[in-house]
Amino acid sequence: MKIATWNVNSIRARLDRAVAWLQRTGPDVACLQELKSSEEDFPRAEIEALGYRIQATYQRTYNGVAILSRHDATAVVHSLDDGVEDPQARLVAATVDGLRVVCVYVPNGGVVGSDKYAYKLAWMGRLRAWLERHHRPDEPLIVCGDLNIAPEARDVHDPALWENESLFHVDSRRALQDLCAWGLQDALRLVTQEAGIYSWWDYRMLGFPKNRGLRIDHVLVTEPVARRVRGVTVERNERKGKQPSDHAPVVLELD
DNA sequence: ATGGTTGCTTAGCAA
Repeated sequence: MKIATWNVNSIRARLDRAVAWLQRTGPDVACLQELKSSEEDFPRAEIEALGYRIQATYQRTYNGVAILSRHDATAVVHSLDDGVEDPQARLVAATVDGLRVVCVYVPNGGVVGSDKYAYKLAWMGRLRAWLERHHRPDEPLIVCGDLNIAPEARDVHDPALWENESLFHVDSRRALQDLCAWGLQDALRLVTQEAGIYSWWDYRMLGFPKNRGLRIDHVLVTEPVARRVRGVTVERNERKGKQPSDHAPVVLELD
């Protein structure tokens, strides 16, 4: 079973590449972030034609996340469900083939110390509280998506340059550690200890050609899923060519 | 530190 996550940076701008990617990689479940599309403008027919069902939460211009699945998705939820007034579409969850899949787009955080940064840290806390309310770490569950946090120095091309940025700041990293402390493991680290594996490269400053990347897209798994992990791949080649997203897909293979 | 690129929406914001 293949479960993939990819920040597409606009589903309409990326439709041709997304269709080719779905056909080539063929995930059973694909979690997409940054759809940047209203429900009316979402290319539903093109994706359904490939054999995928679509569960999504939409927002015009910003955010938006989807779970595409070859099989039925049940118990679909579209928000953190905590009474906080929050119009940002950043979470969709569904159960597919007995696996609870939580697709998230964690806030970027802007500048450390800003209102956006406070929102990012609060959102991470809300996500952990949501897991505590609705799930247990002994369930087969994965949280995947654009977490907008690099866990460790080996996940950042130049850690000193990034330690004061929201993607690698100590408080972001602590928030990710707190989330994982609920009972989630970084699937990639179950299969490799290699440094320099990145999933995002800034469009600016020749970020990709110079390999100035960060690993901020993750698949986090509970113990019952960890036991089934066969492999985790970052599809770096998807960052190449014409009109790429600034993120590469991450693909989890389960027994 | 600055400047650099892409996408959405229409000059400026978000990433």
